[in-house]
Amino acid sequence: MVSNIDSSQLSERSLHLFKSLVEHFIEDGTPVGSRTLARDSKLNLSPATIRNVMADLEELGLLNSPHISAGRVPTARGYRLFVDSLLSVDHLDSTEVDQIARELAPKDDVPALMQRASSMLSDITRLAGVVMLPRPEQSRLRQIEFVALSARRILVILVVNEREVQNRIINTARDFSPAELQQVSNYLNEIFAGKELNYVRATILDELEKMKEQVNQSMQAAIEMAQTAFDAEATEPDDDLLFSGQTNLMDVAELADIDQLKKLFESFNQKRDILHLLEQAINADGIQIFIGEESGYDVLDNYSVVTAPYEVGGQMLGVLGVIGPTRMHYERVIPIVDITARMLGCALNTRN
Amino acid sequence: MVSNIDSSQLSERSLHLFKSLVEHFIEDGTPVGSRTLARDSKLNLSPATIRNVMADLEELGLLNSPHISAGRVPTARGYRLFVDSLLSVDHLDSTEVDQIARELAPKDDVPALMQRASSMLSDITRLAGVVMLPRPEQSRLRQIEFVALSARRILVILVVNEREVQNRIINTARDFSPAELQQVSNYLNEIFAGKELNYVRATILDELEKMKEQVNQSMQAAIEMAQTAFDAEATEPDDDLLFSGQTNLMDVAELADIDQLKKLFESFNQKRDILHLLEQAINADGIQIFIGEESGYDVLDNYSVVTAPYEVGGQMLGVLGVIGPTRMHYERVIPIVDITARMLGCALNTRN
DNA sequence: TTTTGCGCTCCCCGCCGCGGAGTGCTAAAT
DNA sequence: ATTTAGCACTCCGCGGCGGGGAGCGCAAAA
Repeated sequence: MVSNIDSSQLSERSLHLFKSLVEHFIEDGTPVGSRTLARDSKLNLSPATIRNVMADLEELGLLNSPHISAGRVPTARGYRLFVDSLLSVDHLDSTEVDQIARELAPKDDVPALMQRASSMLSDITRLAGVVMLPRPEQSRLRQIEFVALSARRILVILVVNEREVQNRIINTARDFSPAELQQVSNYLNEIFAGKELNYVRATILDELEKMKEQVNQSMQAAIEMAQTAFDAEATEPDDDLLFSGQTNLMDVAELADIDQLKKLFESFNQKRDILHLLEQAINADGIQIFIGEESGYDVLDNYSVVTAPYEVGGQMLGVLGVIGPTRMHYERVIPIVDITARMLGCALNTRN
Repeated sequence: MVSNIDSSQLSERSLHLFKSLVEHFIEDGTPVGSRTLARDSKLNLSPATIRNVMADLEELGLLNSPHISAGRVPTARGYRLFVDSLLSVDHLDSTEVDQIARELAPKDDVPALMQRASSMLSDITRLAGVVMLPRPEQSRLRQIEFVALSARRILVILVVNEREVQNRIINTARDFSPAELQQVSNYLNEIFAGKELNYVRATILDELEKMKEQVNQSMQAAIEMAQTAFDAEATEPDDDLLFSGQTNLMDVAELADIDQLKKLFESFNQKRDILHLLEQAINADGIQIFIGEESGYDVLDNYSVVTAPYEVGGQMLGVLGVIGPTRMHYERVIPIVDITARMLGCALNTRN
């Protein structure tokens, strides 16, 4: 990969002009030419001079022109320089901050909160929002309950991480009485409560061995049952990505080619690519931005993704962000994503 | 509303020609002219004759032409006549039936099954699929459990209808010990298990009155708690519509106007309109079709919705269907929707 | 009643020409 | 050594034009 441009490699003037150009382009999406730039940037320079500068910038791969006699447009690398070194981030006015805070008031369970975070992101940016839910590996079992549906069909309820509930139905090999179930759940709660789910899964097999030597049938059954329950759980780590506001992307002018948009929507549905991308962002300490082709996923060409991890008590839980055209108002989107991540962390923190 | 055309009002020949025309149009989407129709329909008629017939059909509101010298295109009313009286429904070949059966194998919980039904519909028709979940009013409480998260935060778990689980978190006015919770849930299960949720909600207030006169504090608390729980439940009957395959609509040629498509997608998100529409279909005994403007919702102009209610044990539970352009292959879509509804009913039946 | 013939309409497509915006290069100016 | 002015050139977008094609309606013939 070709190395990115560092702002120190360019003259003050070039940078200033480049910044104006990008800002101008972000504003109205048409390639910007030397004449306009001469007018816009307060430096008193003639178009000809600016043409020279632009030619240099093009050579560096920061700009290019759609065709020979059009204005210039930033490349992905250009945007990269822009957001890394030139961007002056907006200061959000307090009404917006209030709005975010209000939406993220911790009034209900985790999935609903996440959902609200996502749709708030999309509403406020008029782009697509996404929230990655806490990775299940980091979740601790709080409590396990069994409810008999019929003699051999049992509903297993896992309370995880204080606020989340997972449930699945398992079929057992033999009948269980309610009393027996009570006994089993007591036993399991005793040995597994507070442990990480991963640990639980890993330990179950050991326990099973130990049990084989004991006589206590009922305990053995408990372990077997738990194994079934957690197995089922492992196979369904699927709905950990919440999108919203996809339709906002439909009236972004430059995304008019419906095929590309379709591919993007499909990758939203399959989740895989986006998930991989967000996982890369989870360890960044703050905002991370993927611009156009940088992401490595070609559905995301022409799109940028602005992400921030959210954490509670110093532990990274997940990532949230916004997906939009490369030509987006980074100066607004970045602080919004940033503050949303912080506030989501708070919301998750206040009630545990 | 103008009355629909009855097939008996038209000559055999007109009907035959009309049918050919619609079939032809459904096949390739271009307005069909007299020349083509003369060739296609095996009647040995000259284009001129056919032009006369077409003029009549246009006068009846079954056809119209985009402009004076183009071929003809069916109107919503035309499609209505077509599907009501002229359509020869495909016989699904057994591999397709097998596929549907396999997808709907009742291997997991209700929401997942519904989700699979929806995406199967969209995959197999290459259109958008939708499933309306059983209306919560028709659900019976099986069991209620409380899990203490902290002294005043309690997780309420409702097991409904043998296979569904709902859970919500409530905050209580005073502390409850686990033993107390156990007592409360025993009591509530005793009086409410097997009752309809609506009934439960309605009865709670009465019980509350009765309790006021009693001394048993704990029971009174139980009722109050239940009230909170069910109130919360009542306010969130929201995710009862499952869509899939929306992106399939993006490469249907005639839906190229992105604005219209956007409006449709938005109405998918808001669910309200589609929900109303499907509710109209729940009491139809079998396939029901809404063609274009017929539906009354203008987001659905140019779209048709093919629905079927699904039932188990003679009781209508919900509705499923397919959304696509008015120009769709009804002869295929109809039997698919039909059989899916039946099989979903079976799947829901086999395990209760 | 059906067909033939004819004039007409309208779309689609390629073509042309033009104005506008913007470029690169060279030569002059600072 | 920069910066500017001048100039020729490129390319897009747009409107107008014209011909071919598909299709229509109508009137008169079969």
